[in-house]
Amino acid sequence: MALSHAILVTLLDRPHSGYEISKRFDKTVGFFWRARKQQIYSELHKLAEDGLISAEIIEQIERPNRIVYSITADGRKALDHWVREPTPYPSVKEELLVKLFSLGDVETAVLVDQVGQRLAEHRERLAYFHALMKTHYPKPATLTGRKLGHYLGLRCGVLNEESGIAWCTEALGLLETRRRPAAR
Amino acid sequence: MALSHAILVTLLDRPHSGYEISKRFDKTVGFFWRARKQQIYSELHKLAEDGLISAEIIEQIERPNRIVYSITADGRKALDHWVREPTPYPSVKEELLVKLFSLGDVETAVLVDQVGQRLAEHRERLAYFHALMKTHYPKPATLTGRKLGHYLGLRCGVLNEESGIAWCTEALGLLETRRRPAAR
DNA sequence: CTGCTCATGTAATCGGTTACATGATTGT
DNA sequence: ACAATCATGTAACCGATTACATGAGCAG
Repeated sequence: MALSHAILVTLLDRPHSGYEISKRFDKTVGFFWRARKQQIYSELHKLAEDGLISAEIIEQIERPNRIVYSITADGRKALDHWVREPTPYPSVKEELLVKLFSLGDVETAVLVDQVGQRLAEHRERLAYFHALMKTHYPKPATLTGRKLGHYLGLRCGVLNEESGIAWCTEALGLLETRRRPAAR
Repeated sequence: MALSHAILVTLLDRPHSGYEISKRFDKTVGFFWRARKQQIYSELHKLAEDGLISAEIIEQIERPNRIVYSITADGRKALDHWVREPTPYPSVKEELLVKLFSLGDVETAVLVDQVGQRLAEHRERLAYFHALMKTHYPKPATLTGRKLGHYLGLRCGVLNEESGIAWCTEALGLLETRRRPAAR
């Protein structure tokens, strides 16, 4: 019961088609709320049924027709209500840490590889976030409204990746010393 | 397809009943892999059916009987195989950041409250993690095997909470200046 | 007498993923 | 020729949550 809200929030900006929302989720919102296109389409149907969004079919020549959705007054009300509700602590599902619990029964080298792989992913994401920062938010102190919200999301991403990099580095250090117990 | 692995990893340590696993998930593993007891019980049935764990009924007087599960050789093989597979980047579901996207359409004070609440949660968790650190892992440099894995999990928790606190503090700072645009 | 701990489950539902389907246009 | 982009969906399945069920013993 929350992808619907991610969609409503996106529609605050301007009306979108399902396809556009799906594309947008691959960038901005998608970094802290991933969704498949199928789920977006089905969620849009539900939201339209509940009257939280309205649909308008845009006929196109030599292109499939688009269905553009806008948030309704009811949708805004529902969103406002949701924002005021207590926010659950994000449900964590960290496979990598579960894997580390098998240390001692699985070859350490395998775990070292896994952590190394994660480190590379963190670095890649961080670089991407930094690039977005530079092009979109050069002066964060001047931001207001929705733009500030987007900036804070990105900033959270940056801090999380940095923290992830710090952890991976530390973990690799400890694991390496275990791999060669008495090197020399 | 991963709660099963969290259970298998737990059984590496020693045999557990469903109830014990459920309790244990509330502490250690549960910080990066939460699961309801119902799900644990049904997962245990599946694992036993697949022969990855074996069940033994312990009859108890004046207490409900316990079913204690142990990991089998097949279970160890399956676990080893899973650990070697590429680890997907954790699926993020951060409602708080989605809520921040509504900045400009929802009262800023509401968002300030939400971030403040999250900050308190981060601090609480960090304090708990620090306490666990002190009592269980006073000398991390000497840890080996499974113990090291557990330590690294906790360490990841500490870093994440610290990063969360840093973000909340920054966010509150930026939000506060917006709330009173020209204080003075 | 209220609520907690021990101990295991069923049933319904919801949210999310994977696979499958269609079909024209544009770029390499 | 082949892949990618635009554009929308259905169906099957899996994983997770919520509600409901049972029942004894013990502490406040």
